[in-house]
Amino acid sequence: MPELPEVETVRAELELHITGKTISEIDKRRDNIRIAIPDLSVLHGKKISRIERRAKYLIIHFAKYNDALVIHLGMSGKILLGTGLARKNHDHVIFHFTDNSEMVFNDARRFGVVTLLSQSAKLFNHLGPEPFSDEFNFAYLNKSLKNRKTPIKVAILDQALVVGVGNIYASEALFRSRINPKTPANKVRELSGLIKNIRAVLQDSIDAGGSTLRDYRQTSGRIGKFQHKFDVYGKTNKPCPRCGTLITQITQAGRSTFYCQNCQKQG
DNA sequence: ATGAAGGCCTGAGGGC
DNA sequence: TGCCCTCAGGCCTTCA
Repeated sequence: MPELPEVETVRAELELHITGKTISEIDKRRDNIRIAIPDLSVLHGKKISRIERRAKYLIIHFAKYNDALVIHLGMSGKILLGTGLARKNHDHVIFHFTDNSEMVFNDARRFGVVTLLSQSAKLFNHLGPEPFSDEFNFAYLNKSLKNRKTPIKVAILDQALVVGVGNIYASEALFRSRINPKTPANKVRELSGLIKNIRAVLQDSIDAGGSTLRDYRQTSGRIGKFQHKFDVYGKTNKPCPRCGTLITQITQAGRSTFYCQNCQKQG
């Protein structure tokens, strides 16, 4: 599931493998995924200079060119690099480079986005601070949650509050913080601890390399290892690693939440 | 302003 | 084997 750690891993891989490459041609095989894919032919002949991540978006910048390519992996999006790759089902956009290699955007469920930065204001305007930024601090969180009665789990999934935290890491961060996910956001006391644990769980996952990018030279695929370190996510009726109580699964805002009823009692 | 709910979309997995 | 149903979830839109 591409949350911040996976997107950051992909960013690092792209930086390593496609920086300096020049796009020769873009083969758009579908006009619509989550939103319409615009005409990308303006990028023909442009040389990739830098790969940035903002929230769960990848932003590919070009030398001597103001616009940039924006990619969001949604739920099932993958970026594949290689040369002479066989076309697969759900290959939606193929970026050909002048060295004959290619970058493929593949997304079975089409929740992803491929667009230009110049057309992305709507996607970026409402985004909150990056979790690792100084801006994401106690004063900010305290103020932002002061009047919010929505459950804390739902609040930290809101990209306007803080970006990059998806369903998996929301449950994991609350477990580490011993906070009950049902606690109204304005009743949570340990906000400093929550900030610390959101950062820690994201960093631990980045360190484990949750990767959705496959290097064509490693056909086995480079797979992240953090899924083996989940404390509560997907652990319904398995013992809590802290106290042994069986993990509970509930639904909040239409999404699964996993927590320990015994040791996540704090608000 | 807040927040609950619906919708997009395919593949995996369970039940029969 | 195969059909049908449910679930997975990022995030936008709609509605209360």
